[in-house]
Amino acid sequence: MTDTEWLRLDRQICFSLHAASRAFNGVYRVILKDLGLTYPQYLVMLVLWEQGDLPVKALGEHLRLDSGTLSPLVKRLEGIGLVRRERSAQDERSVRVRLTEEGVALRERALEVPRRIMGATGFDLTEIAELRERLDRLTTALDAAALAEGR
Amino acid sequence: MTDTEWLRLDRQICFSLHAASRAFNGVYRVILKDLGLTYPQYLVMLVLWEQGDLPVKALGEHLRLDSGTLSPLVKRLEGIGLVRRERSAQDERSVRVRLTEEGVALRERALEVPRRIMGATGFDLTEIAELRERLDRLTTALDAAALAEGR
DNA sequence: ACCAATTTAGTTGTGCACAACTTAATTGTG
DNA sequence: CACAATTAAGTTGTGCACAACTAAATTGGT
Repeated sequence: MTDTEWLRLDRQICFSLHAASRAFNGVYRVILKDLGLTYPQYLVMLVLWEQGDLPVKALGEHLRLDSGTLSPLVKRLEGIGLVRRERSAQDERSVRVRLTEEGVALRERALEVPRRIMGATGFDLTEIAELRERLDRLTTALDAAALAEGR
Repeated sequence: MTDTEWLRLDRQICFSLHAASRAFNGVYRVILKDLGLTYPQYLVMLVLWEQGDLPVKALGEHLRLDSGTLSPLVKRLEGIGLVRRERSAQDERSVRVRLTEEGVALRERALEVPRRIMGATGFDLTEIAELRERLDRLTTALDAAALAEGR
């Protein structure tokens, strides 16, 4: 394989992944507009609906996001009335993110989202599972490599 | 499948894709730091190395990015001396992005990037090709769906 | 030839990701 | 106990993505 071919291959891979990520984001953007949520905000709400109230720290561990991303995002969710932030009494450093009535209620309207997404992908459950398995394997390898490369 | 299970599945898929995208970005960030490029800037350079000088419009078509993203990005590339922007004489609306000497020279140093990325993924060429095929299929389906959903 | 529609870049504003930093509270060790 | 190290959250600054818009040049229809 020539150098030129390697670069072409890299362009193809980069582009495919970049484009897929943005396309996914685009479909969620359209579908989530009804709920008034962005894609990352929806991710946070999914975790809260599933896990219940959590400190910002725990939320970050579930989503692999740091406070630099989460702090303003959670403030926006508070701004639209879906959550409240409450500083812990036991540990004054910690801030618990609590779903409001509206936040809990929004879950009902979110129930249709997964089915619409599945329809949009045109993939069946098996293909989704395979893709997910491959992506997770990729992520694990990449995270390890980023560490090894000395992030 | 219950509603709860659907939401959990959606969280898993969203998370996998989101995480993979960010992990990929992270590895490229580390590897591209030596070249002084961000991941999207590297994508632009890859296209220019492959296709030669292009108007901003054509660049956007190759990368599916609009001028809102490309204009400032190309200006930054110009700022670090890798490209020059030249307004076309035939069509004064169009701006051609031209590689400078330094821009051309950087290609030599970029040749090692693809191999390092391949190493980081731990995937072989076949797996990469399969993943790419699947991602492209996904992107096509998602773009069509975003249109249908009325983007 | 004229003018409305289109096209190409660019600008503005919002939100996310992340690095680097700050602040305040807690923990651990001598 | 005292104080250095750690931890949680937040802030600041840079860059990207995208929607909505503007400005200027070109095209096309009449």
